[in-house]
Amino acid sequence: MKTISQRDIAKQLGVNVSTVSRALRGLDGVSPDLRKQIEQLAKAGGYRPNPFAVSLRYDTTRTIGIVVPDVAFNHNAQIMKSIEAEARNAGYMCIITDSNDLYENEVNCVELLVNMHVEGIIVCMSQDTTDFSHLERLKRAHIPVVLFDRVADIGISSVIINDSATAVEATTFLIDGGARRIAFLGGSNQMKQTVDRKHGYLEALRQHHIPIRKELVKCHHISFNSGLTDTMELLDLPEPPDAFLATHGLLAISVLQAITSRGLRIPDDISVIGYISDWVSEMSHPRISFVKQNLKEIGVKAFRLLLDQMNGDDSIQQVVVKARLELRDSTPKAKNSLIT
Amino acid sequence: MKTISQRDIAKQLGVNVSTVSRALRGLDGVSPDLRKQIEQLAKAGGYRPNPFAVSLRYDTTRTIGIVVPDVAFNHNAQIMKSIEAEARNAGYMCIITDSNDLYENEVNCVELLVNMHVEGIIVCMSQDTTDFSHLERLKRAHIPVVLFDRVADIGISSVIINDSATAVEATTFLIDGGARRIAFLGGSNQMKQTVDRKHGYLEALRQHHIPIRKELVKCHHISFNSGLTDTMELLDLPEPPDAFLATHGLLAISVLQAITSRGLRIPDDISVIGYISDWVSEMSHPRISFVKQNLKEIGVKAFRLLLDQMNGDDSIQQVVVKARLELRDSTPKAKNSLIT
DNA sequence: TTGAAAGCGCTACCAG
DNA sequence: CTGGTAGCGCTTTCAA
Repeated sequence: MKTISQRDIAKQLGVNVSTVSRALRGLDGVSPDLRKQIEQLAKAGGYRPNPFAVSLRYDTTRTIGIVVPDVAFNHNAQIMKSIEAEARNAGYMCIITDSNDLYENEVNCVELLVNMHVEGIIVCMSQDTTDFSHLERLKRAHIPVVLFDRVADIGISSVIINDSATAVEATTFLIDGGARRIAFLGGSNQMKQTVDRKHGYLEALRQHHIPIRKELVKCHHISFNSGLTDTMELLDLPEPPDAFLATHGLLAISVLQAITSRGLRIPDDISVIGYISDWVSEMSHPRISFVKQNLKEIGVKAFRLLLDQMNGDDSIQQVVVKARLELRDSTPKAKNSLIT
Repeated sequence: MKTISQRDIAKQLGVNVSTVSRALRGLDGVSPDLRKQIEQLAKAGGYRPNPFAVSLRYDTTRTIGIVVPDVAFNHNAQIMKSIEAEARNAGYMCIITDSNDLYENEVNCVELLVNMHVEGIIVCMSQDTTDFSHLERLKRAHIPVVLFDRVADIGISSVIINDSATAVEATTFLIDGGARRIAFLGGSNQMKQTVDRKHGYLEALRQHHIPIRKELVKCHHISFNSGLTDTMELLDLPEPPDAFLATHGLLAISVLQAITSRGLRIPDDISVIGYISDWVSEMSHPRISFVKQNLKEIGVKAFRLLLDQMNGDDSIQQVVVKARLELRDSTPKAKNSLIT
């Protein structure tokens, strides 16, 4: 891993390192002739500036950190891919860390990234994160942070979708399709995302004068199994749901499987709408009608917000990437829906 | 982002930095009393060793790089997740780069990682990579490298599955199920993985004295669309296939869709087996019988190989993680199969 | 146009 | 047990 240094070049030419430094960075104060020679030697020797020396000088690493609950979850992976592309394009590398959707790990990930002196951190919090002190500490240390998807009102810039509005749209669509007992499956009520989407769901019910039935709302820990048991319980009700709105991919899939395993037909017996990635929808069977999120844009926006902060902008911004209902096969065909 | 340094502590205590350095690293040569004070100040001031200073000193970054064709592809994402977990456990952070399955990007990714002075790189090559000089350069520079999935005989350690054997197993199973016109969909013939799997496929045919029909073998660029058109073409043959073996997730899914779109039934009319992740199989409909790979183990083994190299072991190893056929719903139920 | 020297934060080595 | 000093590779400032 030997790599040639400025000093090596300087020595070979019998000049001073500072001259080499200037030449290599195209600064003034080097005779064209010398510059040529230096550049030539640099190329020949495969010179690469030592990033640590540079970082040490400037305390700048051209590196950002990403914390996500699950790297392998398609939704996150797509956003990561987008962040990485955008970051690389801007000359930054990405360090990824996977919190396994656990608060403790998340804190650890943030800590490690800080120790690495990343210039900024993009975080999707764990579902059980209710203590934000690790993020507030970053803020206090003036380390740029951006949250996405799962956010909190702690004065940190973030990127989300129009959670409430999409829930209204989805729920309304189900109602228009004839559903009257719409179940809502979300994550913990501690998560703003869950609350917002539930808010939209309830709002739509109210607008249509449909009584709210508490037993149709299940907001628990997000996991495939919890989704399965919740759905089973719902199907066992004396008046089981005629539609489901699931706010997470795992939940949506579990709903699908539970319903199918009961021999019920989708959408004939029960409709389903989920907050899932296009890819998951495409793969599901029947293909789940879903709230389509522009994951690429979420990633791009997240990085841009971070970049702004890294460039000194300390305003707190909340970017809302508009999502909209995308119909597939888990909902009845729209007759006169406003959605086109 | 101000962080306290050893010098700050030294100054406050009126001692020398070298003493602080020793104390903070638990080395001998510091009075218990002084040590206490130093540790206390360090904690109070939130002291963090500056990784660049350390790196500059040791040329060690506690960082590895990962290059994959597509971060969002579940197979890769699961392996990355596993690598990241293993790496973090060993005190390393991971920088990810996504080559978009393009050779040019791949070269660029490797270059950037080298410039970052990562201590090692784990690579899954792009499908169009036929020039390995960028990797050979790493080898020459003694930068540890490990390949996975897509490998080449260039004297670099790697982790693969038993490609040929699994293809034999899958093909044999199809034959036992009554299939006689088995189509093979792979990537480019430049990829060893494709060649090996095709080898297994052909071997199984030979063993059962089934004539090899060249028109049933499609080895092209891997993409959803190419899989779709290839499958359509195959279905249009005078004697269309009665089974498909697809060596990549995108191809397997496209095969499924193409067949279904023609109104043919799986597995009644046509059987399908794919090299896909368990998760993709679970999501597909009908659930595709697949060659089940232990992705977690692939990641773990890849990192371990890298770690060995980083620790000075310069032997070239090829780890084969055994995969095996896992039956789902895209193949006829086994009657007297040896597979249990 | 070029050189010398200081310094970024840390560690290693040798003195005292 | 503690201090001083040199040096990792690079940039910057000042002097020549």
